[in-house]
Amino acid sequence: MFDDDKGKTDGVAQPGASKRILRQPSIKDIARIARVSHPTVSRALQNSPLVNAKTAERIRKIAKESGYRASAVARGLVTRRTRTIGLVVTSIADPFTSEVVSGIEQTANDHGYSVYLADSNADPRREQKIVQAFAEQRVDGIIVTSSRVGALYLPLLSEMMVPIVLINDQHPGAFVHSVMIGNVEGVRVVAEHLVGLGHRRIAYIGDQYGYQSDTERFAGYREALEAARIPVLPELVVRGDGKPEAAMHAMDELLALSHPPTAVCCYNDMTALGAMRSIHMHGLSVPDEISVVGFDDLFVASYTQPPLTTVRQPMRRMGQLAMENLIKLMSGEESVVRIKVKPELVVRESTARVKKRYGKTARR
Amino acid sequence: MFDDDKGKTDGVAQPGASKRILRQPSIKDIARIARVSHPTVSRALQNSPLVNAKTAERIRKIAKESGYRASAVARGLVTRRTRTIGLVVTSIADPFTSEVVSGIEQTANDHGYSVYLADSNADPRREQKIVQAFAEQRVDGIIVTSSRVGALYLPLLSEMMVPIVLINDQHPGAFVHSVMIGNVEGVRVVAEHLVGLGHRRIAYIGDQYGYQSDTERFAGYREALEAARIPVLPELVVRGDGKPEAAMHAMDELLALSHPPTAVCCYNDMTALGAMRSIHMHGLSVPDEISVVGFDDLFVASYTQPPLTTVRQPMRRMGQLAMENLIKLMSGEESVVRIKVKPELVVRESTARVKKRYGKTARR
DNA sequence: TTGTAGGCGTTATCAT
DNA sequence: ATGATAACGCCTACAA
Repeated sequence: MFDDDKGKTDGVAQPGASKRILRQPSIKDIARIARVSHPTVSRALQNSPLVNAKTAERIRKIAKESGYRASAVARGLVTRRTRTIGLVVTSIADPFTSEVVSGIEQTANDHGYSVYLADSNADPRREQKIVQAFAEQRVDGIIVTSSRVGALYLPLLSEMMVPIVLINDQHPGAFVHSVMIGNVEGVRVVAEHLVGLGHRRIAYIGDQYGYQSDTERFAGYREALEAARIPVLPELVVRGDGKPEAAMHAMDELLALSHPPTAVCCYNDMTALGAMRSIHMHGLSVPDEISVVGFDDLFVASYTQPPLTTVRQPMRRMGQLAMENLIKLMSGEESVVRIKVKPELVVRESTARVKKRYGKTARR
Repeated sequence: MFDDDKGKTDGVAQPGASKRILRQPSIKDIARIARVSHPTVSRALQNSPLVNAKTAERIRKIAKESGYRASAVARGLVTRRTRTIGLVVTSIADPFTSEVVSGIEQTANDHGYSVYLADSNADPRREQKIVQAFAEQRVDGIIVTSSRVGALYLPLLSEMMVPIVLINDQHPGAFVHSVMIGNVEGVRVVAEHLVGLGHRRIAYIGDQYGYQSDTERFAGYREALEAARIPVLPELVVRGDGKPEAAMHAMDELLALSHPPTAVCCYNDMTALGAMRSIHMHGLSVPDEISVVGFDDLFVASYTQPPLTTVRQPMRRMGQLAMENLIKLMSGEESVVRIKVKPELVVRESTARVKKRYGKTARR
């Protein structure tokens, strides 16, 4: 079957047919069965008006019955467009990332794009390999989410001559197109919320890798405190790594202070998770003794005990925006360079008015 | 540049070179510059021993300098293998799924495979489109994780003549190759744990869609109870949807009973999250008044308050196993048909010995 | 050790 | 409205 003895065997892959089928039907197989040339088949399948309605119908029927699927790889070779994008993430298992990816994938799919997913694990060498693979696959565009080592390979990307969109770029300025959240504003608002509840000893648990997002969030924290004329005390600024484990230790430090904070501003929700765990392990209560706020509004933020006050980052939406932007760029349109998304304060139950008893040592 | 005026312009895409480059260099461009034929370039780049060491070195140098990347699409067309796999998930934002995907992606990458990710959102029509896209991309293999509507499109998949591996197949028997967890055993063990703590009124919050995994987990619950001669009471068996929200309502029902349970066995960790939330909202305490157990051991299980006793499902490992299995199948080897992974009980702090006071109404 | 020729399955460009 | 023919970029014979 599918050999070249013209017309002799019209045997085409029928569902459940012979086991001896060697390959999927090609456009020529369909053409032979329909007794037309293969360009005609091509036209019919693309609903070109240039082909007789009746023959077109017949061709489509045959194609369907034989389970014919045009090869995207052959098409890609001639059209020089694969309708494929590459997506680089630092960790797909991270809840933030997976939400973003969900938004990207949905949008891509809706527009007929397939997406290659690659997880760098924040390993530069792996990122190199990924980019190389994307180049070889001839992707039409690339999205990179919160790369930690972006600067290392971004020059490489520029060689590929395909548009790139970054999400939560950690190296602003290096690239043009990006989607990002208002980090400064977000933390400022949530810190103001704490100040408004009477807190004066407000700690910040940041990230130790010096990311742009951490720098910005810390700036928001600082702004809110300075606006309230509260000094930013070095002993109240500690560092985790954006994950619960390290945040626990950071919180332990804070609680070992002679005057522990009455509230804690966390770099993200994962950090808040660890902070709350530490607080509970010290037999203290959230928010009665210490208020805690996060950033991201991950799914779990609604289900911690108590539910977490945090800053919502519209993750799926950001993925969608990045993809929509990339689609524009891929079709040659120039597009918005830098999309900044507004954060939103979500007040739940991990924050409360500061207790008098505890608050007496504030300000120093 | 890259036009056909032989040898006249050796201009190849140098990083940062002219903006007028129209396309990436092809193997012929490299051949022309190196003054060899393109098959020789091909051989050199594949480290074939058939090419003179010196020329090979020269070719590789030129290829590198011009940023040449062999086109996987052209190669795929001639070799009929794309070194690409398709991955269908029902929801990438689900923490369970994203862990599994992480394992798959890592393994695929290590073996030189690229992965297409597609999220069906549990929508049958979308799944159809996904499979069609995978067929057109000529993927070498497919992995499907916990499909809800698997039966609908699996026949379609079989037309594609590529190997398929299912993870946590919800339609056992329909397909050959799968990786799954020991559901019955897992829940039996965790339910026995509850029985061992003196619990007699043990509820089960299941899943309403009649998945195989729910059926099996319920069977484990039943086995443990029957072994302890505890009747399975219908009013203690309720249904959520595998997510916290619905589980809250299910737990509400349970708490409205005249004799509420002293322990709750949940279909998964997400369900447990909702159950605990409901319990807390009723002013009750876990585990003092009610013990709660989950299934999966998601990342968050360690950071709930109290930390959740659960059954560990080695998610990344399962993804890895599925991918390794698929790789074998793709290279023509026959492979293990059904891989069953052992669950592991993880005892944390959401379970405790039943209180006398509360326990007096047990057994009825 | 290297080069020539052919073909993979499409779409695009011409004719007719 | 349709067909013949030529790419697309690579690999694999086979020839030299």
